[in-house]
Amino acid sequence: MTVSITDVAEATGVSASTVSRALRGRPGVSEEMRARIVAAAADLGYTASRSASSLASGRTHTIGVVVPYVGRWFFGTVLDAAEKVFSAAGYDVLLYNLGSPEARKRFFTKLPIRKRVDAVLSLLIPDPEEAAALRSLDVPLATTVGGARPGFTVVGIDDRGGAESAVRHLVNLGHRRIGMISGASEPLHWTTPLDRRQGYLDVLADSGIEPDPALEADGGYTVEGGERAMTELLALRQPPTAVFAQSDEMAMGALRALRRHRLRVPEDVSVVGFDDHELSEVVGLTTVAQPVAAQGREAARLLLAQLDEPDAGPPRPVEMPIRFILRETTAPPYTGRRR
Amino acid sequence: MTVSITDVAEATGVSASTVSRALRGRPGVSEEMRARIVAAAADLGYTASRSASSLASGRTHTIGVVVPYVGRWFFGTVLDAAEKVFSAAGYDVLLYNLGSPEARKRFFTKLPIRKRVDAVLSLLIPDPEEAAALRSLDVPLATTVGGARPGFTVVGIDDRGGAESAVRHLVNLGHRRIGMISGASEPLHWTTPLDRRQGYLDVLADSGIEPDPALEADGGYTVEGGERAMTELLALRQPPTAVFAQSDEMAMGALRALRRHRLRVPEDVSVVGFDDHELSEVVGLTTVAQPVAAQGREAARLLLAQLDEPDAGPPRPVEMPIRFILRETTAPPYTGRRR
DNA sequence: AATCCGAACGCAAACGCTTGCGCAACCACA
DNA sequence: TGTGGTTGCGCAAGCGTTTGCGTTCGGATT
Repeated sequence: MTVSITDVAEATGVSASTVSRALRGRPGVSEEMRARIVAAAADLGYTASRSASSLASGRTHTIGVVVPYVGRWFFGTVLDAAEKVFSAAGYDVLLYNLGSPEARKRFFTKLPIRKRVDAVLSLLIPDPEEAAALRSLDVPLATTVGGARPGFTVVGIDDRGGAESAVRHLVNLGHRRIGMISGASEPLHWTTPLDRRQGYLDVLADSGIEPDPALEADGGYTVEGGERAMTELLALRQPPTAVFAQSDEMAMGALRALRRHRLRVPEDVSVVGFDDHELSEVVGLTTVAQPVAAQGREAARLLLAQLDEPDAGPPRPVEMPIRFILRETTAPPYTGRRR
Repeated sequence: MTVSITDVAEATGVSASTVSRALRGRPGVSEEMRARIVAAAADLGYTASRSASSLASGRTHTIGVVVPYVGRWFFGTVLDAAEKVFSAAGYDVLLYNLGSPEARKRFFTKLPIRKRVDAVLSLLIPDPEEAAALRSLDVPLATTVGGARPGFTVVGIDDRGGAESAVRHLVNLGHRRIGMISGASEPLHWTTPLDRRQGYLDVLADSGIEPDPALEADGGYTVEGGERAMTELLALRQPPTAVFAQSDEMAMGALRALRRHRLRVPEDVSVVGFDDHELSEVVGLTTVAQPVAAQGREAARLLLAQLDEPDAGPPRPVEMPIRFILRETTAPPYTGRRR
């Protein structure tokens, strides 16, 4: 058997209660005794059993993080940053990867997280029913993705404004026929695609450009989807001279499609993305950057703050800064060839 | 208060023991009674407290996964795949992101994982001391990265062979002056860089090419590092006509450096990577693919197998297939210009 | 009709910690 | 010397499960 609290109690000649208090820095233990206990614990290689301690105290010192796809850059980056904050504060992280509908359903019906976590960071938007399930856990909740639900602390960005700056850039370059590669809101319940689309429409309206539904293609927020969407747009009788992709991944897919069609970027077609993916700089993609890791950190911090001050009330939404990054995939429209 | 096992016991008019047995499918409960209990549990929305159950049973139904950088594509992908296997089997995943030395040290000294997990999947190579700490947990251990330690089930690939196929491809195209962008083994204790380097040297030897130390540059397995390394190589009096990057990320950095130098790929310089990063297809990078997700899945499966059959002994190392993928960044050397 | 047996269930003791409360011992002050 | 207030520690009752063992009971066996 491994060493338990009574072992170090006996080794020090005190009671288990005193050991518990000493090791967790609670008052009621003399400094001298504390030192002896700490030494004995280190000596024996004692670590408190989390199961036992959380059973007794009700606190788990664990944060649940639920993610749609850990493998995707955005979520991986947020998770990375958040985990660092949590573990630095002494919290463990329980990860739930809910990509598939089955996994998701399993999670929300069984709710394996119940009584296992002190707080939850959700990187997916729960539907109303799922949100209720999470709230029933009765722990602080936070999210970093658009489409907040009541009860969630939200850290996000101005998606609409970001989209506006991207599209306005294209307009300023002289483009009038501007396509958009977007993604559906529905399966994920997020509002990001809607907000970014709104930004796109805003700028068109401002600029007196009639929006053309044919110029909107669904890229599903993946590289392949972006490639398909761009291919569709290129098949139009009047293809766009510039494209705003709602994510860098889709933008990269678009770049690939353009290469396949032997079209030059930005000479023949301009492309602007959104997110500032880690590889966007590599391909020289013009985009609007959002501080992904910072959002994860901030959300984690807010969660911890709520744990420290349970009655301080939920923090107000935080909006992180974004910024437009000009790189090499945008230029004025090529007027010499197409009409 | 939330509903506990005694609540459903009372609701059904039986003892807590029977509820426990019924819900976990243990024998000693009539089918009729089991059905009633299950119904009552579902009705009340009962979920067993993991803390209590693992305290009582000693099994945690939790797997610890330790990762150097969750945000990086390789690790994120392995984690993603492994988590799916674990959660499908009813296990939770405790994530430890040990990128920084402090986090790493904190983890291995405090070993917060002790008594909290039934098994550990390590995506980083522990040094001998750390490996001993993990073994002291007395649970099955597995890893998917080169540089195995005794006691670990390992799932990996033939790094040396993979590197050989990449470099041989360059040789076959006619290249004689072949650079390599590698990474240090030391901070991470992994053998991947060493193995891939050996493959590189093997082919050079086979082909009667004298290896030139000046042609090896350190890219630290990051995009920026790859860019720096390529820049170094280009500064040589006699730059290479082709480059083997030990990872796709470094290869992409190299591509970026080449673009900056207004050199065309593959006309002026050929580049081949390793890993088949999700975006490699987008940039048309020739590379050698390894089944990253599959390795995560396989490692997870082996771990679960060991939990089911504790005395079956540790599984033998598994080597997953790799394959060379020809895309658009390699071509015969351009003989017309440089000498 | 006496016996045996297995199935179905309850009892109660863990599991390893936390924490409210009680109780000495000690200090300072009057 | 007595009173009141700290300080430092032990007692013991939980926390919500699991599980070995004991009990009950209906039915099969002689």
